[in-house]
Amino acid sequence: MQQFFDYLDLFCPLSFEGKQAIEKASVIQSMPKGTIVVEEGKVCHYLYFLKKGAVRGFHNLDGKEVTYWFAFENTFATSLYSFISRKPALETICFMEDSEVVILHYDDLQKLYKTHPEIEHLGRLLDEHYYVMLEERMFSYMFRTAKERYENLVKTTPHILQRMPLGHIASYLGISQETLSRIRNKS
Amino acid sequence: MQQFFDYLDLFCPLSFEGKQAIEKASVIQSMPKGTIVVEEGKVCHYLYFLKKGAVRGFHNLDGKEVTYWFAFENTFATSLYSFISRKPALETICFMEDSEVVILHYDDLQKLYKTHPEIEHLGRLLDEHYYVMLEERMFSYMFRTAKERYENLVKTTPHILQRMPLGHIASYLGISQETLSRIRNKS
DNA sequence: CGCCGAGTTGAACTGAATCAAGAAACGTGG
DNA sequence: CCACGTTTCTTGATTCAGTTCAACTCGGCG
Repeated sequence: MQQFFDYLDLFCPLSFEGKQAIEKASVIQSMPKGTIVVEEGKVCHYLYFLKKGAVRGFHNLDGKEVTYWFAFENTFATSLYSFISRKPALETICFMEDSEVVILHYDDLQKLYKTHPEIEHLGRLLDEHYYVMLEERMFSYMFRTAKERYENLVKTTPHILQRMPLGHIASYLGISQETLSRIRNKS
Repeated sequence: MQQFFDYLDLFCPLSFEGKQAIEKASVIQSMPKGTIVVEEGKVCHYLYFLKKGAVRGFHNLDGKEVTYWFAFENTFATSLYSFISRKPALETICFMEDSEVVILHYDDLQKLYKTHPEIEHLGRLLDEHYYVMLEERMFSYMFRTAKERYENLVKTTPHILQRMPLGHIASYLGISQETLSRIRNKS
């Protein structure tokens, strides 16, 4: 649990009571490789903090799985879109390695927001953090070529290359596996 | 000012004191057509609520202006990315019609957050609302064709077609003006 | 040893960009 | 109210990046 709080402290240090309240509301759980926690089309009720492991979110497009995002240790791995909006998730979330997570239910989080202003403050900062990351992605998707996005990925998140198969990375970048293979082998 | 509060009330009704505090911190201003309020590469310090008018955010890509988003009456029109993160804005924001806005400075908003938990609550809800909208756009950009995106635009925000030239709409959809012209003339 | 998944490579095809020219709409001043 | 220039939109021809399909290579593993 300390690992989770360390992450939260990066955004805003919580009081002891705040942490206690969060701890009381959450559960630690193991997720074997292959576990599916969120299904496209269903509302996502849980926030998952990834203590260990790797996760992939993908969308089913005409029978093909297109990767929407990846997540690794020390981030949230949930369909934030569905969790926030209470609308059906746009993607399926699947664990790619044996993993460990901290789980928090939507209703419990709302209660925490009501009773602890400092947690609502933290929630706002987290929302903003994830907003900023999403906008950076949106921007790179609109204004950068697939090659530039690949080079950026190599530079900023090289661990993805080690831990995910090329096909998943290609669809994440918005290109076919063949094109990505060509990009990397002859820059 | 009432118009602004009506918008905020959609997210969460504020107390009289809360509204008073916001009113005290904000300014109403006219923006003639052509006014540029945020410049790409500079940090955006203000939140603009659009009472009336229309706005365009665009990014300079190799000398070409590529539209990133549009905004009309009764929404915020700012580089939320820059405002939140304090990083340089990715886009320039330009008024497309004579407009009226409510302006709120970043520092004043932070003060309001500190002194009024209800405003922080509202801020979280607004952040989440804009996150959800951004994710819907990201999703449609990744998984829908330009034609589908155009049809969706016709269905959900037809006023854009009336109030913005085709070239801007095309680059917003991620295609050339010629292609959009062909799409609409022979579906 | 042979199978299987992952990655590479080649060739043909295609959707969209670009380039270029023309038509239509609009606003301004004479 | 018309003539003019500017901006906006359409249409056609060409080109090109990236997809698709298919075959092949490589490394691990029963």
